[in-house]
Amino acid sequence: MSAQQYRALQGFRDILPEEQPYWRFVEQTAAAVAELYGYRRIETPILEETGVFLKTSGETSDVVEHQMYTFEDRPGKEGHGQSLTLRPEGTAGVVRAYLEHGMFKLPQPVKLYYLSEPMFRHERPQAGRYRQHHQFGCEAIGESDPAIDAELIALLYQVYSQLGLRGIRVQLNSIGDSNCRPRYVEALRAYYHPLLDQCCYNCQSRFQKNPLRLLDCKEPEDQAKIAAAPHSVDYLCDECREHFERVQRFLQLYEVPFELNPLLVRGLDYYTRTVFEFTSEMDNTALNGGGRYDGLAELLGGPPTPGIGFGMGIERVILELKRQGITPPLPERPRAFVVYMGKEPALKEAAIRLIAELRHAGIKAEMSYGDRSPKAQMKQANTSGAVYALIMGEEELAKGLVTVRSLRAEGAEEARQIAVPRSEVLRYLQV
RNA sequence: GUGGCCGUAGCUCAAUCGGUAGAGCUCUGGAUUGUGGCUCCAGCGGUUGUGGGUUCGAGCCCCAUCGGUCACCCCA
Repeated sequence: MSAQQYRALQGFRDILPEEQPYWRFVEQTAAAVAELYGYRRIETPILEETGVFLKTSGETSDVVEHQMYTFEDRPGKEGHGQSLTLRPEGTAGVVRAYLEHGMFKLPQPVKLYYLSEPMFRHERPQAGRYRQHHQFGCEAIGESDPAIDAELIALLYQVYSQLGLRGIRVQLNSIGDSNCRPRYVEALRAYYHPLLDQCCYNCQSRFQKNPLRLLDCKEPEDQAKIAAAPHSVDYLCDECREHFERVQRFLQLYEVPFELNPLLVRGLDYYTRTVFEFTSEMDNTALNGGGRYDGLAELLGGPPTPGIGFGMGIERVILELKRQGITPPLPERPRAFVVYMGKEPALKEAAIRLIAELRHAGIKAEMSYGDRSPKAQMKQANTSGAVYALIMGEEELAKGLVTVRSLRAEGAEEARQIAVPRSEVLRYLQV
């Protein structure tokens, strides 16, 4: 009777050592570009009070309605636990932290980024979609200048460029603000009202709950209706229109190629004005999404505070890197592999003393364990990718030498190895 | 939540009309006793995802279930 063999949960996965170069590549590139643009790193808890997401994303959003990992905490003194949620997105938590720590007293805007932060959504997994995924994100809080909108999009574009990705489409739209959006929503409703009984089931409920999402419908029979539907950009108030025009102007200065997509709306309720999404040319899954959220801080109980941000899916970017055949820098290989030839304890001790010295000097070194045969140790030295095998045997030990054998060199057998005085080994490897 | 395809060794896969499970890679050891890569040999490793059913007999057929994968929905 054997114990149950456990597996990772559905939609959750291990990121194994072989995958790590991709992760380091994306993380280092993203962090470097974010710092270049003046963003500073922040980390917020994975767990928040449910209200943080409920109030901001919107009760009728898909994320809140179907996808949140929500549970009751252990009971406190009052006998019941509060409702907690594993964060499904990054913005709400960062804005909560901004308010909680009084960052509105700092020079505005406060520019923050987070890196490889896990997010949780209970969905059916598929390519580039997991129940736990990781995001790189930036938030610029406290400033409504369209220069910030352009900067943020330019930052993203630079990250993709530096990763070597090609064929990234930048889609842009403006969905207005609390002044003009109601007018647009009314126009959209008026347009859809007579068509409603020909619409799909989902659209009927969108009409009631979240009319903007009518434009998101993928049903073939509704596409003609969408094509003729009014566009939010045609209903912007003067302030929003000017904001949007300046975002586009500044993006040109940043030399970011973009396309306007009047049908681009986003799944979370907190967005205002600028919304954007970057997609791969190969398919239309979003690599990142974001937008302005000028009303979000108030929803979290803070003062009116403008803000804009994005979240980028690391898994999706890595998927795209692989599709485009881009390989990340490989990790450093060992410089030396210490081989001990013989069973005498003194030999092994001398080998450990040598490898300790190498490592203390910052030289990446490996050895084999379990007192394998010399041949087996040499095989492992070769497999390890080490540049040199440092061979210690009774003879070397007696003479105070180490045989340094090059594992990479071509050419004559005699030229491949050389006896180096024990005291010189470190200097020899550092050259 | 809905649908398609798929589950055989750690990995990639094979097994004729149902006939009682095999290969490559990896790993470990060896090929005259202190030297890797190439080659050769050997070994380790599977109650064929799980549970039922049909059958003399099931990896193969049927049902259920779990999981993987892809797509829809939605999104990063």
